[in-house]
Amino acid sequence: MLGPMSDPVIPSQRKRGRPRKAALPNVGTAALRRAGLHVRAVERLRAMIVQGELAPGTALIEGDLAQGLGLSRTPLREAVKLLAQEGLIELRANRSACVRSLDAREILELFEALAGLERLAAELAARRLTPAGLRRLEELQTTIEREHAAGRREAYYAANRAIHRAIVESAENRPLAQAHAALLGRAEQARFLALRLAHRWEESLAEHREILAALAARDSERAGRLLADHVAHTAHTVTRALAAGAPPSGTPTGDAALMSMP
Amino acid sequence: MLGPMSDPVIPSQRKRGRPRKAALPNVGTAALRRAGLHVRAVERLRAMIVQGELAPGTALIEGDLAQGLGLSRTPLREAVKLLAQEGLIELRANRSACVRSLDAREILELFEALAGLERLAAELAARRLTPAGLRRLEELQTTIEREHAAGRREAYYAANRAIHRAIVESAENRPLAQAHAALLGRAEQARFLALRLAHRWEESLAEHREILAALAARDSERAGRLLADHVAHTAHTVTRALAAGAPPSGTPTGDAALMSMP
DNA sequence: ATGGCAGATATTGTATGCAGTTGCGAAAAA
DNA sequence: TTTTTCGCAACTGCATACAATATCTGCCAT
Repeated sequence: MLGPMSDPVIPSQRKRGRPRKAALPNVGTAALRRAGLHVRAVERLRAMIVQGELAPGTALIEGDLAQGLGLSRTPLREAVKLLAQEGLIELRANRSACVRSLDAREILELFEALAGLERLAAELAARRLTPAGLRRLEELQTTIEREHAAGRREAYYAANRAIHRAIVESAENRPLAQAHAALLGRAEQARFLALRLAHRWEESLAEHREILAALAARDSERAGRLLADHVAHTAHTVTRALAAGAPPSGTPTGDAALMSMP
Repeated sequence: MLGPMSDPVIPSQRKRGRPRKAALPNVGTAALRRAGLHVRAVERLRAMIVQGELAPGTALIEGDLAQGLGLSRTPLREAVKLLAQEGLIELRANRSACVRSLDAREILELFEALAGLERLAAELAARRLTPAGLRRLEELQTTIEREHAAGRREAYYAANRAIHRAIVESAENRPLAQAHAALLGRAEQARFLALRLAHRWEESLAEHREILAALAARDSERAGRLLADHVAHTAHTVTRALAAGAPPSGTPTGDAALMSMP
């Protein structure tokens, strides 16, 4: 097993009460270095799932996964349950958990919810955005356009994620931001699946500019509507791309079929 | 410790490989009887926190809690982390987790987000509600009015919860419903704190009737707005009640101070 | 040949043990 | 009496051990 796993850190399990210092030389993103192992596992697994390294339908064998990540089953199980709550993993009682597969219906629902949340966030942000916040959004937009011009796909998507997140943060509402973050993981997974097929870069950039203009003008209603439309467009692109390269997906799609994309 | 714990089920730990059948005679809600222990722990703990049995600020000692619930620390830890993701519990590295305390700001944010989600849900529901679904909502409203007339507070709140949930479910959007459920836990906690002080029963009933009318008329925009306003009213009532019976709560409120209510 | 059953194996669910860290209290110094 | 420091007890975090359950394989009966 352990098929699509790219980085089998520490393949052999440490045996007993032995030095665990410097065990994972270079793991996660940044400051979560000294956070509990289960947090690192969550980050790592989420990245692997979202980026398709663990394809939808893949069974997650606790023992193998734990060994692959260089930790024991205890923190791994905690991570798996957290990701299940986030909707990235499906828990099956007394059976291996597995990466949830995305069918067209779920993707539509996901983006519909996301659009609603971002609309709400934009409306609030239009009222609460500080001049500094607005400047930051404009900087991010500049970054996006620069990366787009340079054709750097990964950086483009990262910046895109960042500006959406920044808008939501500008709403100054923690619970809203958390709900948004929870959905975003799954949406990113869907977007990643469709990523190679459809880009829509130019339209997306233009829409962003309009949204920023509405925010700057404090036009709450318009900012909300524009952002919701923007997300909806993305959803259409993603579902169309998936429909083109995958089974009709009226059925739950069962397994890794969705991954069979050029 | 274990202060406010009311029901120390199975006080003594089972020793080893012994019959665990019929261990917890009547635990949770319903069909989660045969689900993993951590699921039961989540349900149990959530109920205890929401209903104030575990006051905000209370330290959650894993060993004691596990013993109190009749299980070991492993599934308990999983439950605690799940509830932390839900925002009911605050995790402190290498220290006991504790029940998160609610300050006025957070309560406002919470209900603001909730209002936004329910508005979205109502708009979708107005478009998708089936005749059967509408009938069900009307039945729930009848139940609420009956319980109100009978003065049965608990039943009233349960039915109230049910109709809000039902509206959200009528939107036919799973991710949205999940996000809503996650926020609802904390909101219920806040409402419970203020419960004894302010009721607002009549206004609430009238608002419900208007919402149902808008849904029946398929007036998506109006249904959304009414529901959002309804939630906002509840938020005002809750925060006003808390402000009256608790410290100004400009500061994080530190501990169980909020519980000091008549 | 095919269907179903029995043993064997693999994998989850739960409990327990052990090491590291934190906080608290007691004792000593000012 | 007040303050500082050291030591101890408690608790968390992680790993592992053990029990329960599901899956798989091959054999036997039809």
